[in-house]
Amino acid sequence: MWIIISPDMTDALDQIFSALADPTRRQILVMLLEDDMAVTDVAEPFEISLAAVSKHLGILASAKLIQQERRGRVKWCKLDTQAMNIAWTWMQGLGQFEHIDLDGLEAFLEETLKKD
Amino acid sequence: MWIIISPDMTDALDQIFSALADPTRRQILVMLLEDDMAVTDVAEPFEISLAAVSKHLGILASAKLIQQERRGRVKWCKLDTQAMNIAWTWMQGLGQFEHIDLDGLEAFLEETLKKD
DNA sequence: AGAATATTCAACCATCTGGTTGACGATTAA
DNA sequence: TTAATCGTCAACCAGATGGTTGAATATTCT
Repeated sequence: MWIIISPDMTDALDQIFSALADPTRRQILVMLLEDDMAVTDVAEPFEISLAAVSKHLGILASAKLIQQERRGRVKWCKLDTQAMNIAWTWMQGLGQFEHIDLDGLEAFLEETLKKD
Repeated sequence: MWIIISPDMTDALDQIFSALADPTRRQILVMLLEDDMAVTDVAEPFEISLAAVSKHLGILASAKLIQQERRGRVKWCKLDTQAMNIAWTWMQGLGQFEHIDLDGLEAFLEETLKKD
């Protein structure tokens, strides 16, 4: 699969990373890994209002992290991997990652968990 | 492929992704790819104040995307790959629709972290 | 047609963010 | 010792963000 990266990805990366910066939105993405969902179903496990979840979905869609398609009165949400690939590609340029660094991850978690 | 979804990681991912969401901070990271730099030198190509750059560096350091070390009156900044690895790993899990062994990973981490 | 369901819109609010400036402490150089 | 350099701190400001509520718009069900 080819990923076309324009010379100026700044705006896209702004949107993608700030979309990913919110834990509710990250959780939504994980939920959508399982299956496509309607807005109401996405909102179900959260304790915030439906309107708030609708806004989150709008932000994810505008960052192209999800796609939304209306069928009847239901709006279906599904993952869109394009934006994730753009961000991932950018990050690869910074770190030359070739594999998942579990040692690094462990060290990070250890340090983070100490702070409790 | 593993994806990491642990309550302990939420704060870390919040910090990492919101640090990456700002174009100035992303540019700083790219600059540090070349070489370690002093705060003043990091600030040089930007048109914002030194104090603003200093704040950006603080945010990057608190997200563990950079390390800062003071030598004399100069504070040296260098990339830290730990946080980048965390974010990259999390994203990789979302970009690919493969089996997710969450329980296995948590068990692995728990066991590994106990060993000290 | 009338009622229920799915989702968004609009207005509003508190808090966070990225920026500024000026003063300040610490370190090095003259 | 005095002056210059490096960086942070504190107070402040405008605009963005994430949340709320109530009304509005479509669509489907009875």
